[in-house]
Amino acid sequence: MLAQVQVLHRVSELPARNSARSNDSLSAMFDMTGATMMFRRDEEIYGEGENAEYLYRVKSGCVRTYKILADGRRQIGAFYLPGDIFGVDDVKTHQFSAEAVHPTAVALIKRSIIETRVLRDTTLARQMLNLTMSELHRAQSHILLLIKSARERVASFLLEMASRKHDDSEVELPMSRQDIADYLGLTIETVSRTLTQLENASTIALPTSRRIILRNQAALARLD
Amino acid sequence: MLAQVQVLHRVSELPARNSARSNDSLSAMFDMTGATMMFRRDEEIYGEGENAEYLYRVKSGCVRTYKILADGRRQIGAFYLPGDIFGVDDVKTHQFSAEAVHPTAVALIKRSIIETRVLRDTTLARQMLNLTMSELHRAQSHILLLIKSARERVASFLLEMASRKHDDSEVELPMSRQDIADYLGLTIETVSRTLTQLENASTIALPTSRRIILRNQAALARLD
DNA sequence: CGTCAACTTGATGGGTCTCAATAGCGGTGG
DNA sequence: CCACCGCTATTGAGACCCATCAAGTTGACG
Repeated sequence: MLAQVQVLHRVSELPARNSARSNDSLSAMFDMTGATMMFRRDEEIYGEGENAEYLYRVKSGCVRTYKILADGRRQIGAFYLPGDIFGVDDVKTHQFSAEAVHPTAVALIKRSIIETRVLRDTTLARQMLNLTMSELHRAQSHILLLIKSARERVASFLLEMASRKHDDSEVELPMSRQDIADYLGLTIETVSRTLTQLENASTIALPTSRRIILRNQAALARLD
Repeated sequence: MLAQVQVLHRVSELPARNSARSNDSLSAMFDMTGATMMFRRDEEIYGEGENAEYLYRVKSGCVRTYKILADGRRQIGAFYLPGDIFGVDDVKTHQFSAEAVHPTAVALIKRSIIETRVLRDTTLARQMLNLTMSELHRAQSHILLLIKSARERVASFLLEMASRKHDDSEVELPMSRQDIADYLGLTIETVSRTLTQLENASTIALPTSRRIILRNQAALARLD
């Protein structure tokens, strides 16, 4: 799946979701020893079933993890924005694949190096545990999301995206409607229709399809 | 929520799901220092928002973790059978509540003791990480479950339950239809109807409502 | 201004929920 | 032992939400 290099959105200076807890040792490792790689739009970062050799941190851009089901449906597990660490799927092999949503810079650390350090550095060990727990927490929230109605899912998604920015009153979405749909377990048509509904209700505004202004966050939270 | 003490099912000698990976140090701690507590049917083991003070292992019976949403719906996060370790919700406070499905014996260890030991025992640290990762893996599977159709969800559920027994050709369900429905994100009516469908198709047999014989596992796996 | 991809909008059907009634099962007491 | 009770599970009818299929619109780029 080739893709031309094009910088559509510069999503930067976002507070990293999973760097909320102290990631000092880990952050230091990414800054010091971490090599950087660039990925084009839709380029694969790792595939499901591959050995989990690295841990990754988004420097710029956006990453999606996903799984393709037997019938061809795709479920997106998470979106990772600048500062977020990803690749903590499982001990041995990745349970999900990872792709760049659009041109993305990623820092990598070899897991083997972390494994070695962890034996001496209990702080790092704690950070790895915290990181995994925050991923667990995220997955649990995703479960709660998937049992809600379409409107509730879309509202939750918008609030989640907004909460990961400094200015949470509007969002520049890095991902397509198809990505959103596959994350929420809906179709693109339903996502689109729901957004239109919310716009008609003056809950949001859609200057462009990717830019969403949250005009009534309380109303969104009520749906959520 | 009072409940009479009654031993309905003795589910024992099941291979513990999350003890597959080496849990030697942790197992030893449960065996040695672990106190045992009994819980009646529907009795709360811990509540959402409470401090996560202990780690638990099921000795006999069955435990469900769940969360009540704003509108009153209940989502069950997981069922834990004998040998399973639970209570690894998050660092500080529990994200879910935990209840005994029916009379249940549980072993407990104080987290503070684990925390202390982890600083010296890297094996234990690794086990805690593995435990959290296996919970993460479970949650991710649950996400994939919730985007499927009702028939697929029920089929997956039956196969999952069967795989956690020695004899995987029939299952004695410890939980009610309501529990199953809240785990699968369906209504009891849909669960019941789907089971009847599967019975009519000779895929399963239902001698009693709690006992289910898997007559055609291949067919179930095809739905899954 | 033509082309292509992404998004939106429309019409229709199906799967699951809701509401309601019936059936089964275990426990209790006459 | 059987009638009765309460709870759980099953079955039925109708409504609703979302998926599907299809057509139209918008915006980016040559």
